[in-house]
Amino acid sequence: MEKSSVLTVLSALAHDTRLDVFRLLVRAGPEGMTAGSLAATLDIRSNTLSNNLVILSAAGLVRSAREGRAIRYFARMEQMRDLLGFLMEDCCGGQPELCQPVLDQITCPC
Amino acid sequence: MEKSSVLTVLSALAHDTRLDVFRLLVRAGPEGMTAGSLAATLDIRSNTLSNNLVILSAAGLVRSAREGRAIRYFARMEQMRDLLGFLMEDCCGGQPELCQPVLDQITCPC
DNA sequence: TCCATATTTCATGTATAATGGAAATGATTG
DNA sequence: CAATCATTTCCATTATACATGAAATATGGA
Repeated sequence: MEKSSVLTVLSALAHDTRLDVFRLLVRAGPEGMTAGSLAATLDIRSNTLSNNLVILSAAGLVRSAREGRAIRYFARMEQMRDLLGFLMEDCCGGQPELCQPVLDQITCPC
Repeated sequence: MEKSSVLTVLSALAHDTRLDVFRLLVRAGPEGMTAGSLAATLDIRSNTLSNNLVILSAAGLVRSAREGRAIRYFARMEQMRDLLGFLMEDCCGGQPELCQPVLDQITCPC
């Protein structure tokens, strides 16, 4: 993962509402949630949520699929996994072999 | 880990220079680096670095120890581990037992 | 004590991001 | 095709974060 992508992902998550949205989608799992139910659950205006969903999408943290009139959002766990990989890499004074086996385990069945 | 702490940590890392500083300290391992060598390595002014070190310290991502005239900084891997734990928790539609064994592996010998 | 070195603190101008009202788009229903 | 619902886009205001110059603090050495 490139550093610029990492910064985009971290900036996207470093926001009160967006962190809530992302975690809600993580909890929702493969079912995801529509923009409307996200807004209702978190009690935020639709346009504010929309702006934040754009930012999460641009960061690759969520994906969306139209479903009739609504649009359903899903967390992209791969992106999270790649972020964790970047943050942990080259750990421990240039001896990645100490951490690599651990990083290899960071996968999620989602 | 509390959500407010998570936001503080993410905000601290979501910054070009601070991400460089943190990763440099991660690579440096237990030896750490002085503020001066960090500034020289990254080619940034001392007061700019200092401001950023304050932010990283407040987020619990680094710790420091005076060493003569210099001050030596170290990455706090525990904080990173806790962050990862928070981001992954309650994964997969409220079935944490799917991810918990994975999270339990996220430890670093640093 | 006086000076040099290392780092931090303060104050400030500027750039960037966040919110929310209003309007626009896209999709379904009658 | 009009009406309605879900969501997004546009825009203006406000708030926040950033880098920097200058000054202050702390340590070690002459």
